[in-house]
This record gives sequence, C-alpha cells and structure tokens, in this order.
Amino acid sequence: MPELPEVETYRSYLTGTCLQQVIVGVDTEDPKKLLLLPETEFQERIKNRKMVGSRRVGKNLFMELDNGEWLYMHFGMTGDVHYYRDHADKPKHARIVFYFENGFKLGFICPRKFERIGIVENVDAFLKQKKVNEDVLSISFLDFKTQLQKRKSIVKTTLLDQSVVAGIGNWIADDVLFKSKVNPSAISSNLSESSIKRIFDAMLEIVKLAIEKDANYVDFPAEYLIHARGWGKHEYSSECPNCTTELSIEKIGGRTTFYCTNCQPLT
DNA sequence: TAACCTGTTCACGC
DNA sequence: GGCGTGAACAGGTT
Repeated sequence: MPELPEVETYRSYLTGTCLQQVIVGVDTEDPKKLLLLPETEFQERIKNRKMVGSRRVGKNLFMELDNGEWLYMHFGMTGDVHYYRDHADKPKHARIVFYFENGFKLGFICPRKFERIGIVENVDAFLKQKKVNEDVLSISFLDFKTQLQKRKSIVKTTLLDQSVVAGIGNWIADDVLFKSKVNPSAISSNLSESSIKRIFDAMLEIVKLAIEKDANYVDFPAEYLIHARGWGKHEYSSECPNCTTELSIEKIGGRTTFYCTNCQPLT
C-alpha cells in the first residue's frame, strides 16, 4: 500500500537484504507493461551488476548499481518486494524476479500491474523530466508555500500533486488536512500563511511518525483519521476523533476523502 | 455479486 | 497553459 512511508520501508528492506550481491539474471512477466525499457536491454544492463546504495524521492525508489546506473522502482497502488530463497516461497504476483549469485531471489510483487521498473542514468534529470518536486522530508517551507500559493486548485488535489511535493498519497493527505484543520476543498492560493505552516508542520510530523512505525497504520495514534477508513474490522467508529461529529466521506478532487465539517470548516 | 480502491497518466472540455 | 472530470490500467477485497 505504498505511500511514502511504505516505500521507505521497502528501501530499508532492500538495503538490508540485496546489497553487494551479484545479480545473475532477471525474469519478467508482461515486460511491455512493467518495464520502462525493452526486456533484452533491461536484462543486459542489470546482469552482473550489484546494488550498492539507495535513494528515495517521494514514492520513487532508486537502487544504485555498481556501474553508476540506478534501478528505478515505482510501486503503484499495491506493489511490494520480497526476498526469498526457495522457489516454494515465491510470493503470489511476483511478476519480476531478480536472481542473485547466492541463490536468493528478489520478487517485485505486482498484483495489479500498476508497478514500474526501469534503469536510470541520472536520477535528478529523471525526476525533473517526471516533474517530481522535492521530497516531503527535504522540501523547504518557502518552496512548499510558493507551490501552494501559485495553485488555484483545491488543496487536497494540490497535496497529491507530486510536482508540488513528493510523497503525499490519499490517506496521508486526509490526515494532514485534518491535523491542520484545513478543509480539503479550500483553494490553495487563498490559504493564509499560518494555514500553510500548519499543513507543512502536520505533513512532516505525520510522515516522520509513519516511518517510525514502519508504515504500520494500525500502530498510529488513535486520533489519526486513517483509522476511520475501515481498518481493524470496525474497531474504530467513523466519528471525528476530536469532536465526535460524524465524519464526511466524499469524492473530492476525484478521490475518496474523509474529513470533519466541524473541525475543518470551509471558511 | 457488484462496488470500491492506496497511484499515475491521458484525453477532453472549458 | 491551468484546472476539473472521468477513464483506463487489473485484480483484491468487502
């Protein structure tokens, strides 16, 4: 379920399992969809390489190779990775499998084929071409403020736009706006500086906490809105954790949005 | 059964 | 070019 925090857990998982091991081959199911380059070229460029480092920007993960190129991974909505040895342990939907010299394998799990893998020579140029701005954890307040003030779209849409800030997904956007008490339909360019500061602070706090908890949303504080999204077998009600008003659930900016009309008034 | 869904891109209309 | 909307992608979950 990859938003930024999950991709960060994947990054540390790969760092703890795959580094410094020679890749002897790779299998790809449906390469025309999942690969960003021709299959034979991908195989040639990955074979006999080792992963030696990593970098994450928003939901984009780059594993550094020992020839200076980067293995690019994007997890779509449902991507995951799993490191295993025995064929019997191959996870379902592991449509791309890397084989290492030590006999272990890395499965890139693509249940819905929304995931993508490629080879990138220059990460910064790649991100610029993809219009991905600075990561949540590194963007300056000034850059963030400028981005929000120049958009006339609603703030929920703005936060999800990776060219504004990289890493915010639908669930985090709702919790950020809830914590900062901003209505998701507020127009970005109309927001006061203090509202933008609250959004910025909430965004950092929520993302840092999510990473600390290894993106395990069940462990998030009870006052987080995410628990209202049907997790934990209805252990949580759909009342606002602050004021017990019944939460609103609407399509806003084309995405299902949870918010509290009382705590997040549209002023 | 049918509706819904975490991300992204694209086409279209204004 | 900006912005909103809806479709498309594919299969799981509810």
